[in-house]
Amino acid sequence: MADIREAFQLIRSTSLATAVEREIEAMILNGDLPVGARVPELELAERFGVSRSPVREAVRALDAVGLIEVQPNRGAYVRKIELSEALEVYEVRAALFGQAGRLMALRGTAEATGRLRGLHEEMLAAAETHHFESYAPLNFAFHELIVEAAGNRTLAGQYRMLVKRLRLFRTRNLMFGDTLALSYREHDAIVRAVEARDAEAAFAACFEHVEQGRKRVMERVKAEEEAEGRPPGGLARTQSTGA
Amino acid sequence: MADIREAFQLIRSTSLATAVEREIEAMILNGDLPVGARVPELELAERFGVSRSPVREAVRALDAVGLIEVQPNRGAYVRKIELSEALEVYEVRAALFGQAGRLMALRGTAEATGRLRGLHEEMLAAAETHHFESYAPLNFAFHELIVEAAGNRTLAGQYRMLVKRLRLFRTRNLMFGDTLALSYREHDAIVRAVEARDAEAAFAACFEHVEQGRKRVMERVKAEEEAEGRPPGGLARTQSTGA
DNA sequence: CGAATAAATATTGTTGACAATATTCTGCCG
DNA sequence: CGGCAGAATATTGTCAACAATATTTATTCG
Repeated sequence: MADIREAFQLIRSTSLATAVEREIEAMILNGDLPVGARVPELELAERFGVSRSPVREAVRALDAVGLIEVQPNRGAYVRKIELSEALEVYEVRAALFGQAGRLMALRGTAEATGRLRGLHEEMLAAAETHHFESYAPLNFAFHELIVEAAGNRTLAGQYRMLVKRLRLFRTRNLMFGDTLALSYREHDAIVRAVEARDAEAAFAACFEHVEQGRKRVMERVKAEEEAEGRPPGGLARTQSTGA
Repeated sequence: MADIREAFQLIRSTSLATAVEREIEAMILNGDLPVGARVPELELAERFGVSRSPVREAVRALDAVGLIEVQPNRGAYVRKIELSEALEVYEVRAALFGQAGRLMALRGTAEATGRLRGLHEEMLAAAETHHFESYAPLNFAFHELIVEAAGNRTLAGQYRMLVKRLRLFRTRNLMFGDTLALSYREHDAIVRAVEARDAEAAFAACFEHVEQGRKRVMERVKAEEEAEGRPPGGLARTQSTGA
């Protein structure tokens, strides 16, 4: 556990604070620092072999990004995303991803559309066999490619930030049942619209794809809550599962 | 100039770093710290009557937000937005504002739509007389109302962040000539769509409104560059005006 | 035995000092 | 006179210590 300090000096091309920020972010996204967990300055500083100052700066930055919440005099905590906020994020993501699709249709290279088609066809087998483990990484690459091909770094940055935040939501958006097949069908509409260079269709298809994802999450959480015997309807406060 | 320290202790409900962050952000948006200017830690610390640590933390946060750029070992600078990035921001803003309009049409209160109509009618006189000074604040309120009425705090936060960033673009998006009348006409489409609770029309109207703004900025900068005798076409590097 | 209070502990907030790096100034040489 | 080298200066990066606040533990009283 002590060689984290070594891996650390390598990253340190910029400043300590930046390296610490990257490291803490990785710990959060890895689940090493679970959602809602306290982020103790001293402990992290010791683990990285630095003083508290860089850690504090990193925490501030992660707070601005929305991955950490600092409570004055009470410490920093890995932010917990409730259902209501997750739904909000989906709404923003839909708009952003829609625009990404639109821009890719408008100005994406032929090579990019080719790669998109290729990825899409790779996913067919996984979708038909409902094999989540092979579908997920391709799915990620599919979305990433569109956001990248849109040629708007600001858009890409915002989109990725939202995706990161979504990982702080308690429900892993695991795809289950026919979800893979549905997702694949939606991708199909996207690929066709982009290939046809139909900007509005691409927008609609991308927007709708995220929107469907939002609805699936909503349905799923509702189902979970009912399974736990809670009365459906109303935004039930999901009780904290602790740190 | 010493009473900035007093106004400071009042804001200090949270932590010093947060207060410093707010203050520096205000200085940037006010133009007190001009675009491209250096952000000297020690000087700011002394002016606020604190040590450098809170300033450093604030700078980190503002870097994450995109208002400041820190160069390792070389200091922090107020970020300069070039034309290309401004256009990117407009594209993201279009998507976000479109979604805001859509959501307001879907779930905005009747009271909110009423206020929107009221604001809109207030703007008529200013638009007809091309009176920018009275149009601008109403215009801001108009946009703000839509973003607020959308009922999505994440969306509102992202949108406002983009608006702030846009202020780091050299060209104040001053409206000139018939711009006010054009803007007013676009607003009209928005108000009608929201009143009709037509989500898709509201989306289109809001999206298009920002898109038109983007085109106006593009045209304007191109005109400026030609006026300065530069060859049109190509993203001419606008030479730094210094700090 | 439980609740309220007070001491003890731990953690965050802030500071000033030192180290490392960049920038500016000065004087020398071509 | 101009450019380069090195010293002097200024600024950022990092740290460890102190202060302030929150949390936990111990204690006393009802």
